[in-house]
Amino acid sequence: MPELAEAEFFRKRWHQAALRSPRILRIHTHDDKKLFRTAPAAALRAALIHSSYSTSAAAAKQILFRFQRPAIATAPAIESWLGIHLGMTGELSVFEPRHIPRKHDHLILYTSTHALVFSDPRMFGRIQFQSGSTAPTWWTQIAPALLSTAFSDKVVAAFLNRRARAPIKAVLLMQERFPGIGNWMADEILWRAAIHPAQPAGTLQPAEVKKLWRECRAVARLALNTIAGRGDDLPADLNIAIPDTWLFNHRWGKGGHCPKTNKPLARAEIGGRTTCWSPARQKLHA
DNA sequence: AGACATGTTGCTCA
DNA sequence: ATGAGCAACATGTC
Repeated sequence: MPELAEAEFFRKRWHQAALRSPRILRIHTHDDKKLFRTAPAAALRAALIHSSYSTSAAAAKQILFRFQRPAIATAPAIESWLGIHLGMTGELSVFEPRHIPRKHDHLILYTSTHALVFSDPRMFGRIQFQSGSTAPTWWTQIAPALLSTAFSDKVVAAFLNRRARAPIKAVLLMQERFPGIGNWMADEILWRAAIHPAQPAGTLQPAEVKKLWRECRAVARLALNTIAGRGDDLPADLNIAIPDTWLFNHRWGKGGHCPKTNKPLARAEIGGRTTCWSPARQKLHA
């Protein structure tokens, strides 16, 4: 499920509930599962219990939740950084405080009013955890956001030149330069930019590079507003508000039609991932 | 039954 | 050394 905007959607969902009652009263973890490979569950529990939620943020496909616990007679103050990557099937949800852990509920933070649940059947997700006042590197080392000024057309052009022989679709999936772009966003961007997904990155014309850069930002902005909502608003469900004028609603099954040309869409594996494009408007060139 | 899945990583080979 | 391609990860659904 989760790319840039879905990560923000899920962050908001936990955030709204955690604001209601910030204090963590009880914690459930699936200690031995793969998700905790980089964050020992016992240490996480010890630091988070009786901590209170403070703030959160999403960047790329990574979500950060911060907690703090003031000093008491028997223990010093502690600041905690909880990072969640949703992998392919991860989800953050909110249930009533008596929620009973289900098979794939790997981390549950219980407050007086809610159960904050991280579930992930395929376990391609990841839980990161660090205590202390300095931000962890798994958070600070995320590439500059698509909507930041550091993500410039020049930076994109230089990156495309280094990856000159790879299909542009594969290049868009590289998180080191396109943080948060996943399979459907990459297809959406290429479709809007009218660039064939198999076009080698180094063969894009300067005008195409600029278009691609613009559409990266446009799709990021639209996806965030539509999927994660504006301001305090949080859509009731993931992806319900996506209009049929996007490729998104037509790309999944076979037999879809391009909402711009009304011609049939094509599907093939490009860059190791199932790719959907509109042959009528995305053509390979020398 | 078999194909397929909105992601990342670690390995091979050029 | 750097870049490209691909299997592997673990489970559910169509």
